[in-house]
Formats: sequence, C-alpha cells, structure tokens
Amino acid sequence: MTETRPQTRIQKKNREAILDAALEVFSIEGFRGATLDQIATAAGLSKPNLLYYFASKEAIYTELLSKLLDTWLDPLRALDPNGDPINELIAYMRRKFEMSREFPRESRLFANEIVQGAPRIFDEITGPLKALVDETAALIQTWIDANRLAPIDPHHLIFSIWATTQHYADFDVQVRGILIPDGDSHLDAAEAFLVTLYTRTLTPVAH
Amino acid sequence: MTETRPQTRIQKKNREAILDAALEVFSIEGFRGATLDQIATAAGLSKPNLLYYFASKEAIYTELLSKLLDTWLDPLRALDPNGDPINELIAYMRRKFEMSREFPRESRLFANEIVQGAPRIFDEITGPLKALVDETAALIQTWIDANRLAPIDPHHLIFSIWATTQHYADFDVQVRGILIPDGDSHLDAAEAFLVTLYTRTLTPVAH
DNA sequence: ATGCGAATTGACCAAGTGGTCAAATGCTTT
DNA sequence: AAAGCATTTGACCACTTGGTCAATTCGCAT
Repeated sequence: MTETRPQTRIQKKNREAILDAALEVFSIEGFRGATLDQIATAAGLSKPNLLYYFASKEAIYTELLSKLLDTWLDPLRALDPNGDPINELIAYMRRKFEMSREFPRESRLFANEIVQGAPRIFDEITGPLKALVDETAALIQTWIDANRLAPIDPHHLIFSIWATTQHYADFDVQVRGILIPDGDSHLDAAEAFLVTLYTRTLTPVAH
Repeated sequence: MTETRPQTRIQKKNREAILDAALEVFSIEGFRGATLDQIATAAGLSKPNLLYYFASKEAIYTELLSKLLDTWLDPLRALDPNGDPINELIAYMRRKFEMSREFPRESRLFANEIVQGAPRIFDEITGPLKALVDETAALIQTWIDANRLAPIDPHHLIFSIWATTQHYADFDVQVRGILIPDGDSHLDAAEAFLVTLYTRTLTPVAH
C-alpha cells in the first residue's frame, strides 16, 4: 500500500521539510487558514515543487494527522497494569505534560482539528482512541475496586489529564500573557502543581 | 464613541442575527476559515446586505470577541473574598462549567482565537484578564496562608479550572466520540467528577 | 398617497487560492 | 559524454473570497 519505490535522498529530505513546515503552518492557521504558499515558503520550496511531493494540501494534512495520532497515544499505551496505580497515573500525566512541552505544535494541530469538529479524524477517535481509552478506564476501575485509588470516574479522570496538560501547549499564548514567565520556568511550576493535584485526588483515604 | 443614531427595529434585529450567525460560523471555522457568504446565508441575508451592517469581516469578528470577553470574566469577578474558600472556588468552577455547557460556541470561538496565537485579543489578555487573574490569585493565596485551603499554586489552579471546564465545550466532539453519551447526561458526571477533583485538592489536612 | 431615508441586491472587481503543465535543469549510471 | 530519470519552476487557469456600488425596493411619517 505504501510507496514501493525506494525514496531517494532528496525525496526524504524534502518530504521531511514539507511536513515540518506544514506542521508549523497548520498548527497556527488550521487547515483552511493555511495556504500552500505559506507552507512552500516555510519549506524553502516553490509551490509546484511542493505539489510534486504531495498530491494536494489535503494529502499533506492527513499524512501529518495520521502520523501524529499514533505518537500521541503512546503515553497511554505505556501504562503498566502491574505498576503502582498512583505512580502509573502520575507518570502518565507527566508523559502527557512532557509531550505538550516538547511538541506544542503537534498539540495545537490536534486542538485545531478537534475544536473545528474533527472533520478529518473523527473515525480515529471513535475507533482506536475510544478503544484504548475504554480499556485504560477499565484498568483504572479495577484499581479503584481494589482500594488502591480513591474512587473517581476513570473516563473523566483521563479527560482531565488531557485538558490540564495540553492547556500549556494549546493556550500557551494566554498562559504567557498572564504569567509573563522568564523562558519556560513556569512549566516546572505547572508540573509540580499537576503532581499535587492528582496525588491529592487519587490517594485513597484510610477509613 | 458608539452609534449616536438610535438603532431602528430592523437594524437591531439584523445586527443580532448577523452576530449570532457569525458566532456559529467563526466558532467552527476560525477567523480565516469562515467566509462572509457562510455568515450571510446563516443570517438569512445577502452578502452586500451584511456589509451594510458591518464594515468588514474583521469588524464582525472583533465585535463578537470584545462582547464575549466581558461575559467570560463574570464568573471570576463573582468570587466573594468573604465567603468560605472551598465553597467559593467550587462555585467558581461550577459557574465556568455552566458557561461551557450553555455557551459552547463562545468557548470554541475563544479557543480558536487563543490556539491560533490570539492575534486580535492579545492586549485584552495581558491587560484586564491578567489583572483580574493576578488579583484572584492573591486572594487565594491569603486563604492558603490562613490555612483555609491546602497549599497550591493559585495561578495554575485557575488555569486548571479553565482547562478542565472548557474541555467539555472545546473538545466536545472528542468527548462524545469516546463516551457516546445519551444526550448531555455525561456532563452531569463530568461536573460531579470536577467537584470531587477540586474538593480533594483544596481541602486542607489537619496536622 | 407620497416623499424620503432605510434597507436590499445584482453585477462587478481585484486579490488570493489550490492546482496543472510543459519546459528546463540537475543528478547518476553506464 | 550521453542517456534517462528525478527534480524544479514560470506561466497559467478556474474558482473563491472580501469588498464596492449604482440602482432598486421597502417602510414609515406626513
């Protein structure tokens, strides 16, 4: 199904440059707001040359999205059913936070897509994403039933981890506009806050 | 500075219809993605007629944004310094959640604007919004200092309340794609989850 | 009913957009 | 060095888009 032809060195380099430039532009402008000229310029190519490597604007976008979704789910897959529940969930939150920190453009690309109704990724949400989330929620529920976590709704717990961590990528401008931080120092405080938030929420009380 | 001419009945009706239609379209498509034709059609007017009431696409958008920001900050302003700290913060969270529930289009409009770098609202963020947030954070800190709240970073607490509540409006498609809820029933569960989350986080422990 | 400003619109325009294509240039292999 | 494929691009096209404008229609006060 994929390219049978082996990619040349130039092809590899240019396709990578295009995808990186497209990520930059799409993550800020959204699909409709981005233009091929912007992407081509950012990639250091002419527009027809860009279209020599990708069939259409849509093709670039969907390739970006599908490549990203997989990476995005990795932290969830890394949950260890045999680990300590609180450690595992805090570690998951940390990994998500780390991704928002390392890959804010990717986070914003998804945010744009979802806010605008997920027209090109809805099937992935109701399919693999839902399956993985449901599975993880079930695991969390077993931990709760075993009194190893304070009782809480597992699905909404997962949503809240997404919301709080991605906030620092997606709403970066707002956060910086309010905190006026020096560099990225505020992100360390944010992570400490989130560790406290979830530790207090998840730690069961003896009774 | 505002219109000196008294608005006619027709003007009032049409301006309202336009702003409502524009909210619908902008909140889904973002500024660049929305077209005047879409807005005009949604408002039941022709494009030239729409431009008879507003000078430009930009004018519609900025009027929407500035009107909305004020409403958006009301819940924060309603915090009572003399109330019970935990009750006040939970009540604030509930009001924010209520707004996400009642006005998801408004929430998504802001989300679009912020994710895309807040090009047309940045001054409002570093100005009035920052001032109000800083003031509220200081109030929360006094509550913490008085041992009436468990110690926590006030700014990041506010951010987390924004993130978790707005998530249900901004990422509605994703939430529904995973939960496949019957109507809006899941939002009651979400609110209960959030009450638990913040009660556990904010309740001070005796020691 | 009629006059007059308010409201509406069809036709139009310039700029921007995604995409095409034939021709030119570059790179490798023999 | 020459063939042959990969790469690049200037010119172009059809369509969309924000916005204009003159002409028309509407609604209301007299």
